[in-house]
Amino acid sequence: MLSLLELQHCCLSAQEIHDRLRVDTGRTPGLASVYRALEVLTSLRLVHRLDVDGSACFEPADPSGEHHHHAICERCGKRDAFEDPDLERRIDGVAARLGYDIGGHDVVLRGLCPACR
Amino acid sequence: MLSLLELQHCCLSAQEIHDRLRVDTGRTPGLASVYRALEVLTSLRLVHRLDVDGSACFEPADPSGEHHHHAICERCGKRDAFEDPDLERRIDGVAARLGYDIGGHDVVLRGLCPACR
DNA sequence: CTGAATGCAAATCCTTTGCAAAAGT
DNA sequence: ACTTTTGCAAAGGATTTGCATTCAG
Repeated sequence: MLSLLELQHCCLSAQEIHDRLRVDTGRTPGLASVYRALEVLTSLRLVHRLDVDGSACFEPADPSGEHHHHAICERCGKRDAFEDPDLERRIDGVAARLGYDIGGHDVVLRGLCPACR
Repeated sequence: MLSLLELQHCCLSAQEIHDRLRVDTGRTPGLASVYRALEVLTSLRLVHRLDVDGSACFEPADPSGEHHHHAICERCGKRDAFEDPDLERRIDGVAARLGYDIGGHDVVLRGLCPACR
């Protein structure tokens, strides 16, 4: 039921997911149901939650371990995804050094997107 | 007035800052004033705001450009800071590649701290 | 005396919960 | 008929805002 919605290009807020559901399917689930589903999916690690600017956005978590990070435009709010293997390696190195048993990590870049700069 | 409170070891939530103010100084400013001050300081880039687990925490931004990132324990909530020059370089590289005019970035590692693992 | 800063309470926004109705088995 | 899922509305927590008051110049 949710996997469908998750195939968006990048992370979406609960509100956005709710809106797209209304458009894409005939049904209009309650916002609460969206949150409930997201909570389950997140705890199953099928969906990744990211806190940004006071609210949360969600995106599917690739089971293969493959993942990306985000660049967010401070002017238009655009969110872009990117990935960088070297960056991942550096993060793994730091994680090992800290003595933490790291389960995951997030990287967020903030600035002006190409269109707004 | 706030710089004093900001010399804590790591990022604090508005609530925590408010509480410490009550303890450290005789005065008890309203929570709203704390938020108002943080908003000003943040827009002046003297304070850096980080959204974590649905709420925000703040820490002084070093004018020298020096900065660190965070490792957060999913069990006890402990927040540790770390820095890594190589990681910074990698991030700068990615930023350049994206075409964004990057103003800043955050890295958050999640997992179990040495004491909880 | 005048304008800025502050406290307090009310208002918002996002998210979670309680509970009765609807759906599935 | 029994269990689970869902919607709606109320509850909560974090943050912001309105407004009268206090402070500082």
